[in-house]
Amino acid sequence: MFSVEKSNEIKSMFHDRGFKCTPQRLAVLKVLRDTSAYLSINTIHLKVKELLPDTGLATVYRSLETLVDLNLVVKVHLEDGCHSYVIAPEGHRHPIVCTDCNKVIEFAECPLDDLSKQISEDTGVQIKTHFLQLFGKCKECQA
Amino acid sequence: MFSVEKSNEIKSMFHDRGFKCTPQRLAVLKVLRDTSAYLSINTIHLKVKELLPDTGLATVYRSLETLVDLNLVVKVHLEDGCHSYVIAPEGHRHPIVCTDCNKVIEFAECPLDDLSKQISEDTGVQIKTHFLQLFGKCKECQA
DNA sequence: TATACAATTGAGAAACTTTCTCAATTAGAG
DNA sequence: CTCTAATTGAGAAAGTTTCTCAATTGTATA
Repeated sequence: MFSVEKSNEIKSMFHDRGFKCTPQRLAVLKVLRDTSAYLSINTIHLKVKELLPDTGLATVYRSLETLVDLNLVVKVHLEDGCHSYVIAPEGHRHPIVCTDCNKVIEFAECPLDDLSKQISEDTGVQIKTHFLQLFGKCKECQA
Repeated sequence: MFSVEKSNEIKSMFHDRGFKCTPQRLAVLKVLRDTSAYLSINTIHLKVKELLPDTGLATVYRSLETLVDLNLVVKVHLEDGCHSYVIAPEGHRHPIVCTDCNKVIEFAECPLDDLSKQISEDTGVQIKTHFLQLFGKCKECQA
């Protein structure tokens, strides 16, 4: 078996929600944890098959759905496409995506928490959530 | 012919880029201008066919691509899906999407212009663009 | 540790979305 | 009005996501 430690923390997160802790789900999680870049479904599938060769594509879709549901993974949009996934940041953060290498750098300050109330007052809209991504070129790719 | 005035302004925008000013493209533009909500391709196709019944789906895709290219229309992401379109806001604005009716309310202040420099210094990433959408419940849908 | 059950899986079919191809049409320049 | 290249409609093709179902497997309980 590949080396995703079935930490009790992860196990509990599954079990608390009635999900089973399967090798396929752990493999998908491991792949995303090991890269911290935005990965497409197909890339994830390829990398998962290196760990568990028989894993089907449908299972990757289903595992990602489960992991998103558990807030372990975030479904994101790239500028030119859709439906990539990245390991969920801790707390409320937003990603900076390198447009060259797809790597993700997080930044912690969220300017919207303060602004939301102001906007709610101005527009009358009850702001519930927001979606924010920055795009740029990371240090390495600038060289 | 339906009532999209072929304003010289619009005509020029097409011609300046070597695009033809076709009824289909104007119809797609009109549909988006008349709703100012996020519309899926299929909804756009249906509404365009009310104006030009023979319009094919592929033409809607191609027209939208052209309109996005001209910055007349913006391709956006909804929380649960992808690839909807909305008329482009003037200047640098961000949308607030009503999660009940999909209507778009814009807000003008962009908190990121100031923050971008700060983040660039902190992280070393050259910030180029950003993508921001707010989600909430509009006045009408709160009632 | 063994058993039973419900959740999960793999595989392929099906549904859905987007792009491509090509002959026919059409906008716009002259 | 004529000519030409861009555009269109239709359907095929490619690509993405979901569904179905029999077989398997994780885990609660004994």
